[in-house]
Amino acid sequence: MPVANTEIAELFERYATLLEIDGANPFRVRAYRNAARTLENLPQSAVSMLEAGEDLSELSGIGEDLADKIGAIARSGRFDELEELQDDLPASLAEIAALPGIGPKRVARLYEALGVERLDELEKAAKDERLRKVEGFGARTEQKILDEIARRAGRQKRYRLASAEQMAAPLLAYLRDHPGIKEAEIAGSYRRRKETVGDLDILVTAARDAEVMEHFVAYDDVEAVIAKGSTRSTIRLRSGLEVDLRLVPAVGWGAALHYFTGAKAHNVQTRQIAAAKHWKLNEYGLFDGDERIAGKTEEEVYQALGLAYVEPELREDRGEIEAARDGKLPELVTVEDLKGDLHCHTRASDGRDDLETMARTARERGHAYLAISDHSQHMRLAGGLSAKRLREQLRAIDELNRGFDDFRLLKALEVDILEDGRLDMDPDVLNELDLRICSIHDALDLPGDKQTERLIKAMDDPRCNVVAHPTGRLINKRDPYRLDLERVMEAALERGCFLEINAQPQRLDLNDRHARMAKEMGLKLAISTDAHSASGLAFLRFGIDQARRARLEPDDVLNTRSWPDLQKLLCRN
DNA sequence: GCCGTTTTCGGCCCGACTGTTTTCAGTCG
Repeated sequence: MPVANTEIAELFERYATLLEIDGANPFRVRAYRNAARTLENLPQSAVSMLEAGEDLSELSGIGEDLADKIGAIARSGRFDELEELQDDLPASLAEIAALPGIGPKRVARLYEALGVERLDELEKAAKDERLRKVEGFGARTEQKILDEIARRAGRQKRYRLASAEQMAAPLLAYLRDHPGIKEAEIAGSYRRRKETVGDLDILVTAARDAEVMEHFVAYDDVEAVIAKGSTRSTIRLRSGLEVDLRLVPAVGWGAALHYFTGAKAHNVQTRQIAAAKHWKLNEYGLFDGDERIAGKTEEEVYQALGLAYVEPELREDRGEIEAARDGKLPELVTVEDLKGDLHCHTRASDGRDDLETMARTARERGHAYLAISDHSQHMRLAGGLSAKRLREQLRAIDELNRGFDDFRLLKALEVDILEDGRLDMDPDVLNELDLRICSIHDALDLPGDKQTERLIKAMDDPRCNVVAHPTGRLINKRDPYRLDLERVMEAALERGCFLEINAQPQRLDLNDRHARMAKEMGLKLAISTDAHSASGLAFLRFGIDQARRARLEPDDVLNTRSWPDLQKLLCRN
């Protein structure tokens, strides 16, 4: 497998951290970080761009030098400069720099003064009260470091969006409940609907004498108050999730919302536009000298800068600023655009509810159709259907459909793609279905070329319509299969197959970057819940979140269509 | 190290909070 963009980004990121500890020019450090981010957000692989003869130095933040370095890494899989630097500075210093409150300067000082290279050595030095003897460190910092190391031992770094939502919603309601608080919104990556969030940034406006910060830190799910000031406080919830609250003036509400929604790189861009007009944009507003010329609403800020309003999901510095300037922003798909759901399970395999409950719930949710796609027999643990049991289900679906005039259950199956790429069901039975969802559930660790061939072979079968959860990743739990997704997408496009954005909160597969790659290739996607219960049908909106981040418009999504239109699209002959 | 209707050299976003200081450096977002 070629070197992935994320691997190169990781190398640059590590290099940047060590450079920083080494005391290098901070702008040089930033250049590596910027390049890492550009690579991570790139819809196609840098290596394939190089092979196609494209000039990487045309990418933003990548100049001649870094383009050469990417080329060298692509060829050798190694980053020589990083290895050289690691001869002087142990790579493990980066872990110490990752502790909150510890930055490159303090890491360097600890390394020089105490020879501390690793976290366990740092912990020992803190316990021996040797840290407090180092200039710039005191007893409190020593204790903070010990607490942090202890806490770190059993904690995930980032929270899945849906998990964060479960903690955020009641907290937001608690804040809005306070009579002195006028407006309260969650900004940050949560508002951008990123698949995972590291912490929550909440903004509020309030009456002058409202004791907002007291109310905030008194929330009963607070485990620790990390900071408490008059305009900003930070707490840690019992789950470990940290929450920042900022009290902002109402007159600058829009500017604050914009500033704290980010992403950082998007903000830098907008601030540069302001600077070019000799204005200043900060979290309090857009200023011409001392005069505030915008800031009450986000719309006002964008408009003053000569930009169309950019939806939060797009604010990642992935070309949205240019699009906003040129009036070329996409009309993002919304959950209301979806006419139905193309992937779910019932009690017949590993779902919890029966056909009728699933149908009734989907119809109540406003769906015009719901594809019933239980597992095929290869998925023994999930109670996969044999041809016989599937045919029984098809009869039951016909029976139920007779009772609806504004809704339809679609006959489908989540067919296992066997290790050799064949579909796990008799072709004659597959032909009786409205559509076939195909997916991989075993032999996840095949080499990348084998896994890619397997998927393409499955799509060679004219019965294959949609490849479900195409990369198999589980957020924070399981990496994607080794797979050449670009080849898979090309093959899907050639064959009239489609891929899925699986809306299960732990899957979100395809992710935002891959979905955007599909869009740019002209490949349409299904957004499906893969619900295993009637309540799971509500997950569609998490799929929509990622689709919007990928710039998908209604036309890019299969299930924005009525069933007759969708049926035409699915027909492969 | 990148980048240019501010510049091919000299900039590169900036304000709040903390802890260790006693006027500020370091860190963070």
